Amino acid sequence: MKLRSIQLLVSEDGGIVMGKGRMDILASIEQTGSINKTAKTLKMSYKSVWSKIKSTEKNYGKPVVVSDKVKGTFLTPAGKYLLEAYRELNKDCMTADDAIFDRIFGNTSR
Amino acid sequence: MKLRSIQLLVSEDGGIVMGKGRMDILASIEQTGSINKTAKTLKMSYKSVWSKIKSTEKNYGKPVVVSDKVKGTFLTPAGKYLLEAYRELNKDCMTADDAIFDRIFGNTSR
DNA sequence: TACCCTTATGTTGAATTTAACATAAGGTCA
DNA sequence: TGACCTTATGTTAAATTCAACATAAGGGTA
Repeated sequence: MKLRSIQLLVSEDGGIVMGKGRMDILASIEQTGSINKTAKTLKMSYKSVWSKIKSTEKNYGKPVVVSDKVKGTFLTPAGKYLLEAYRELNKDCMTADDAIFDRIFGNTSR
Repeated sequence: MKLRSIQLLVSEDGGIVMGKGRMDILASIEQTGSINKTAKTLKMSYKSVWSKIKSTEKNYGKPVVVSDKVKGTFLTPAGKYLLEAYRELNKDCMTADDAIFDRIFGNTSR
């Protein structure tokens, strides 16, 4: 038995702002500068990647990417901040939760 | 923006053993001594409650309830342990994760 | 010009999950 | 006996999520 811990940043009405999947998307956009390449890298359709970004922007209240048909897509300062902040949140929560799990369920095997 | 943190106990192959919903089910069975009353209390169908219990038992590897058509349904020692252990895990993870969220996202409003 | 890159959406279909309905069987109680 | 409680499953329908397909438009490049 193991722990699966999930952290979602949500708006007041519950709309998802960030989760692990969207973190991967923003991280890939930061690296590739393209929604298209991101979709291929993550083996998702262009549309699903695009839709998740739009959903994040709607729930966050401001754009996280800026797009250009020629240059591609890049993170806005708000997008970079959100990515970095969530990365830290996710990492710290995983560490904390894993420690709690080990304490309570005494993980001898592994 | 707020944090939604989810903790799932899963088996090695990913089958859910415990989550918040199943915690509520086991807690209600402990109080009511009945799957039927639990279903009504939680506004779920009898079958969905029963199915989740069976799923938990399959993934956990041992029964968490013992049923009698007359007396009703009660938690086994393993079931009580699982409920108590998850309660503590859930509570501690929520506390820890909320603190991490507040530190990173500086929750001034609330 | 023709092909390929990019973003941007609509639409439709498929798959998966969830809920509802139906039925059966054992036992209690009036 | 009949109505009602309980557990226990199968089946079917609905709902919701996710993937696929189609199309459009701007621009670069050979």
